[in-house]
Amino acid sequence: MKAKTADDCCPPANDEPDLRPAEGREADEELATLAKALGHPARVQIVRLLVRKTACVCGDIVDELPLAQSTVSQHLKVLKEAGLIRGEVDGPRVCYCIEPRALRRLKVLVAGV
Amino acid sequence: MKAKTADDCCPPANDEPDLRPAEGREADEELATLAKALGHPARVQIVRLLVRKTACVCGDIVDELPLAQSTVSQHLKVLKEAGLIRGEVDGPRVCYCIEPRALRRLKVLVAGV
DNA sequence: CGCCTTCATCGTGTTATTACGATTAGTCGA
DNA sequence: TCGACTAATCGTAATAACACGATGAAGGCG
Repeated sequence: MKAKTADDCCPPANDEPDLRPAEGREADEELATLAKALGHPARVQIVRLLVRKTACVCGDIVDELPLAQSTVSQHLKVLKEAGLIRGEVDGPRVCYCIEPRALRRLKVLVAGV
Repeated sequence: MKAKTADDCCPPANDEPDLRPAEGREADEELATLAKALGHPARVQIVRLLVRKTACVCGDIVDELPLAQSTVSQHLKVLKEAGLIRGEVDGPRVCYCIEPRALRRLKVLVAGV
């Protein structure tokens, strides 16, 4: 069995520029989706946590938040569905990390408002 | 009676730097609040509209959106409560414009994630 | 094999969001 | 003063968000 490392789940900093437009109806919906995902303090905290640790943290995210495990799991799901984070199964635990592309996209969209 | 102009309601581009911290629990909540306000396509559209028109647009925002007047009014309220826009009564109509300070704050917070 | 750990999912209750039409409260012009 | 116009608010309904405990699935260890 191969040992899993951060590289197994954290994308290696894709530097390709994003060609999608920064405005228009589609950009509006994209921005709304991403902003909505960030629209809760717990999720902001989670994203920050995952950004800080350049390697990906696992479910000890739960220990960092004053919320029940199931609630944290739900927030992680919201972030994942918005494309902001990714979760990779690693044995009995799950390794989460940010999706740098999506975060960058969010920054571009917000900056472009 | 003095004639109202854009300057009556649109703040004149306050350039003072924002001294509040860009992270921490308070920043998280602030970011969450602002992001949540932007977390709907209609509100993204409204904000963009108000940014485009450097002068402030009035309730013809309603004409730009495929929504009922009452619904738009509600979205405006959400944005106002988040501090992102301001509304000044000008005769029988209301003049809305962005709060540049808040928008700048949002950009700083997002960029700082 | 059983057991423990880790995490997702389910079920539930509460509250918030979204949308609409109808109503109300101003302001202006005739 | 009387309408016309603008925009907020109310009432209502449907859906979504949030949080929790309980349950379930999947992997590793003794």
